[in-house]
Amino acid sequence: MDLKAQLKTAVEMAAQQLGATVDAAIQETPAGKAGDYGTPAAFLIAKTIGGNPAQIAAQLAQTVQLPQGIKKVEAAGPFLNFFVDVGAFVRGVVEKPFEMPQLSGKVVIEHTSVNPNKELHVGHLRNVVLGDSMARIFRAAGQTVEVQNYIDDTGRQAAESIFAVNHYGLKWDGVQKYDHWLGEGYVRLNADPAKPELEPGIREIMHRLEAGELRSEVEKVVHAHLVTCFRLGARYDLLNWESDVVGSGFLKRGMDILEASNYTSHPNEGKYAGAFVMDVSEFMPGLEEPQVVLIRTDGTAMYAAKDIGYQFWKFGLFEGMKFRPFTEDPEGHTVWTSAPDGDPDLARRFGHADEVINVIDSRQDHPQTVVRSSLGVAGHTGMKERSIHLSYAFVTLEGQTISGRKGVTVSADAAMDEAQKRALIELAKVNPELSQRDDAGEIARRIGLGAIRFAMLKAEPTRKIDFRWEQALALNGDTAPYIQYAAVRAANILRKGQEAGFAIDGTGADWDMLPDIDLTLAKQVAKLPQIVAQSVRVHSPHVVAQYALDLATSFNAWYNAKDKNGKRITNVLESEPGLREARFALVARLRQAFEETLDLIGIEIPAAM
RNA sequence: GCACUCGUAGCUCAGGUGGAUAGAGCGUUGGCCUCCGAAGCCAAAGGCCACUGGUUCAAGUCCAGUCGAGUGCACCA
Repeated sequence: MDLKAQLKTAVEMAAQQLGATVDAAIQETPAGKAGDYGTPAAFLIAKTIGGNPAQIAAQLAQTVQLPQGIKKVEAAGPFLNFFVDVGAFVRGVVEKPFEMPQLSGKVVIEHTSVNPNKELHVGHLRNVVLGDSMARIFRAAGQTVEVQNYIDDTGRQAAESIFAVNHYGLKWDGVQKYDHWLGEGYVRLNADPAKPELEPGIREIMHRLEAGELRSEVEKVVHAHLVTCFRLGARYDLLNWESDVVGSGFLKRGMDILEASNYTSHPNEGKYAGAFVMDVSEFMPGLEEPQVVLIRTDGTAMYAAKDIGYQFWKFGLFEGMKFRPFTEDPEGHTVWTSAPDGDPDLARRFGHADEVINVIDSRQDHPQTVVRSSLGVAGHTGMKERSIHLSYAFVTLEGQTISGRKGVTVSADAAMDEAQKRALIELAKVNPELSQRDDAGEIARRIGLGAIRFAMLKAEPTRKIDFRWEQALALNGDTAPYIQYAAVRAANILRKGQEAGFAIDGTGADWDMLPDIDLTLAKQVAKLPQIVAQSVRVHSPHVVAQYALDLATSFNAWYNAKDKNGKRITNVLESEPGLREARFALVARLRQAFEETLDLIGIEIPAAM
C-alpha cells in the first residue's frame, strides 16, 4: 500500500475515535506550505460532530497514528499536515518497483480506420496516436488489449479511387507510395466536371467491392497505410473488413437480438410504417425524434445497423468471422485480418471484450451514442456502460478544414519527413559533432516523431487542434524534445558516474543525507502509478503527457538548483560520499520513470541530443 | 429550433473524487555556462477562471440560467 493510502487510513481511524466516519482526502501541500501531504478532513469531522475545524485538526495531530516513513504531523489551522522522512521516502521510491494498477479483463481498442482510398493526412495522426497511446496505457495497467483497425472496403470512397484508376488508365510506377498515387486518381475524379455522368461506373465498382472481387486492390492501400502507421509507432492485432462484417451475417444477428427488445418495433402506420425502428429515448434523453430507423421500408439496412452488429461482435454476443495472418509489424508480430478464406476463430481469440473503446472524431458523437444505446436496448446495460467512444475534436490545417479533394491537406508521411528533417537541422545547430555521428538520423527520427506524437496528445481530446508547422514540430517548450533532453541528461549523469567508478544502484548510499530538494524530485517520480490509473479512468493519454512534462520540469529545476552564491547544490558527481550514491540511485530511478512514461505515449528516447 | 462539446494570461493549453497564495509553454523584459551539455535554469510583467444566480465552512471545479464559439441533427455513408 502506498504512503497516501496509509495516511488516508490513519486519518480515518483517528476520525473514528472522535466519533466521525469520513472519507479523508490526502493531497500534496501547496508549494510554500509546511509539510508534504495534508488533509482537510477536519472540516468534514466538524460537520458531523460539530466543533471548530482548527481545534479538531489539533486533536487529530495528537491522536493520529503515523505510518512508517512519516516523521511528524502538525495542524496548520484546519488542515492537518504530514512531514515525510526524507531518507526513508526517497529510498522507498528508489527500491520499490512501481505499483501499477492491476486491472483485469480485455479491452478492444479500435483506431485508425482510415478509408482505403488515399494516403493518411495530418488529421488522421491524432486518431492513430490517441488510440495507440491508449493501448499502451491500458496494457501497462494490466489489461489484455486488442487493437483493431476497421477497413471500410465497401464504401464509396474506395470505389471512386479504384474507378479513377480504370477510367483514366493510371499506371503505378512502383516507386511512389501506393496510397499517395491512388489518392491522386481520387482527387482528379472529384475535380472532373464529367463526374456525374460517371456515376454508373462508380456504382459498378461498389457492387464488385461488396462481392469481394477487388480485395487485392484494396489490400495494396492497406499495406501502404500500415507503413505510415508503423512508422508512427502504432501497432495492430487485427484488421476487420467491412465486407467480412457484412458477409459474416453480423447485421442480421444484431437485428435478431434487437427484435426481442421492447424498445424496438415494426410500426404499421405513421411515417415509419414498414420499417424496423429502435426507441432510444430512455438512453438518449432530450431527443426531438427518439426513433432510430435500423431497417428501411425497402428492407435495406441503415449504416447504424451494421455498426451495431459489429459492436455486438466486439463484446462477444456472437461470432462467425474468419481470420488469417495479414502481415508482420516491425517487431515481427503477426497482424491478423478478417478474410472469407480464413479460419474460424475456434479459440475465441478475437473480440469477446469486457470493454470497447472506439477512437472516432467528435462529429460521430451522435451515431456512436446510438450504437452504445443499442446495447442498452438489447438489455446489456453493463456492456453499454463499458462501450466507450473516445471522441476527439477534428484537426484543421492552418485554420482550414482538411480536404484532400480541395487540396487543403498535408499527408502524414510528409509531416513525419518534415519533422525528422527539422530535428536533424536543429541537431546540427546545437550539437554539431553529434550530427556527424552515424546514428544522427536515428536520433533525429526519435525527436521528430516524438514531437509530432506529443503535439497530438498533450491537450485533452476535446480540444481542437489547428495543425501549424511551427507549433506541431516545435522543439522547445512544452514538447517531446524538452522531455527527451531531460531523459538524456539523466543518462549522461549516470554514465559519468559509472565511468568514475561509482555505484548507481544505491550501494553505499546514506539516505539521511538527502535534503528536501531531492525529496521534491522523488515525490514527482513516485506519482507515476496514480497517473496511469487516472489516465485509464478518464480514457485519455493527455494525463500521461502532462505528467511527462512535469517530470522533466522537476528534474531540470533540481538539476539547476543553486544556493545564494550561485553555486550548484545538486551536482551528483561532486556530492559527498553517501549523498552521492543516494543521488545516483535517485537519478537512475528517474531515468527509468522517463522510459516508462514516454513508452506509455509511444515516444522513444534518443541516445544523445 | 433541439442535442453534444467548449469558454482559464496577448496566443496555445494544464488545473484526479469541491479545499490552503490559480500553473506551464510561446511571445515580451532582465539575469545565469572555468560546463555532471544552455534543446536548459532563474526572475519580472501579464488573470473580476465568459456573465448572473444558487448549493457549501470552502467553487476554476457542482447545479440552473444567460451570452459567445464549434460540431451534429436523412428510411445518407
